[in-house]
Amino acid sequence: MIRVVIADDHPVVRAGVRALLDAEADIEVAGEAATPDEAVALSERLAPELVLMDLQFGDRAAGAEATRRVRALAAPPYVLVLTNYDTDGDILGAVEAGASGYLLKDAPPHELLAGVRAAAAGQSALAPAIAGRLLARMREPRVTLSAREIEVLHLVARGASNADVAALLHITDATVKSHLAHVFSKLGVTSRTGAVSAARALGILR
Amino acid sequence: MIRVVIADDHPVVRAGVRALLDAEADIEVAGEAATPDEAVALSERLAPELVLMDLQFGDRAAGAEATRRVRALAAPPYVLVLTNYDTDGDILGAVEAGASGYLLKDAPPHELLAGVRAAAAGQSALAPAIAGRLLARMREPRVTLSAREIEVLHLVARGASNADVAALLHITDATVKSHLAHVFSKLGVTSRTGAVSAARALGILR
DNA sequence: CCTGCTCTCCACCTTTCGGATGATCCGCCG
DNA sequence: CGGCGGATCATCCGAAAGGTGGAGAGCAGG
Repeated sequence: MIRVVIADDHPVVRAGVRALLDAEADIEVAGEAATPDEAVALSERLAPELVLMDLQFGDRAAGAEATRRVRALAAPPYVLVLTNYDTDGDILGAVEAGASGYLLKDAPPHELLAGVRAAAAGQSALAPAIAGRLLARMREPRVTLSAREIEVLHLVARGASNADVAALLHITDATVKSHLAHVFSKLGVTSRTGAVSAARALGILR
Repeated sequence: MIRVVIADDHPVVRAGVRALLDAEADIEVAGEAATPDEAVALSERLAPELVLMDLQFGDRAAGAEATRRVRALAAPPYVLVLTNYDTDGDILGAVEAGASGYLLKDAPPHELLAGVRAAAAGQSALAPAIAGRLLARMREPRVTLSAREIEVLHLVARGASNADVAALLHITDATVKSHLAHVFSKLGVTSRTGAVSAARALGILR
């Protein structure tokens, strides 16, 4: 029997996952969490084999952090990320946080069930759509921005000037310009708005 | 007995809504549609009282168009929009397309059920969060950009420089700056990236 | 009619940004 | 260890963007 905790802020989604899992003889839904904190608490108390974790809670991406905390428990359950969309960066973030797999909510039920069983067995469970995307990434000369560069770009996308960014990050504007120059070079653009647009298209920003 | 068709591309969401509705004595799920076309076809064939319609299918917002087509049927069922997020513009688009209400997927189940019953009775069903947002819109002196201003802003959002925009629209860059200056003033920002960000938040751009 | 409003267009001046170059410090890896 | 990449900063300069002001066209309303 695979005991599962569902962590998602959407009641509708929780009900859906529960309905799908309850229909299986070898899977039992041990509990539901509507917030990241609840997810961690439930995981500790119920000690399930697996946590199905959404990445977006409310409008924030707190799922990765919750995944990290769940995996840091004394008896860490496997974590299977179940989310709406695949903004490239999120996938890596989730895997880095200790997720065993990454499924999309628009996946057919049999994929979801296969993913749950694979993850509970300690195997990796990547949705075909995700796996394909990761491969496509590997193949192409990948555009990788450093954490700091993305941080700067995020603020720029919100409309911050170089001086604003410098103040917020406690660095000089010269450094901000340096970071942006690198970003421009990597993305093949020449302006901040162009960089934001390109980053959005690549899934680096949302 | 309220007969309902569920239109959503996520199997998990369909299962969730079905589970919630099946538990009610006075509501029956007549069918499920995974695509906009399917939703229209099912609505015509099954003639339900109500269609629960998602706005996003795949990565496109085809729900509004589907709503329009459903409402154009010979015996048009009411349409209740059930979506993830509330990008201001979408709400108006959906209502304009003939939706009777607008619910969020993170709404508690009782709100969903109340919405279904209200919509099936021909009443308006707006989630409190949505209603509040609409009211806030009414109250505030609404930000309206002229067609030309939006045109300029669109190009800017794609990363175009003032000179690029000027060339594309066959005007001088001085004029582009003037349009942007008006946009800045209306949106209360001081930079082009800020304007793009603000416009996106207001649903003017996507 | 003509006042007032919006939209569109433009010129001039100031500030900011982007591009180039170079430098220091640090951690990682072969 | 020596090299490499990331993060930090500096300076200089030309090119863009932003701020201010104004002019003409079209239209609603008194």
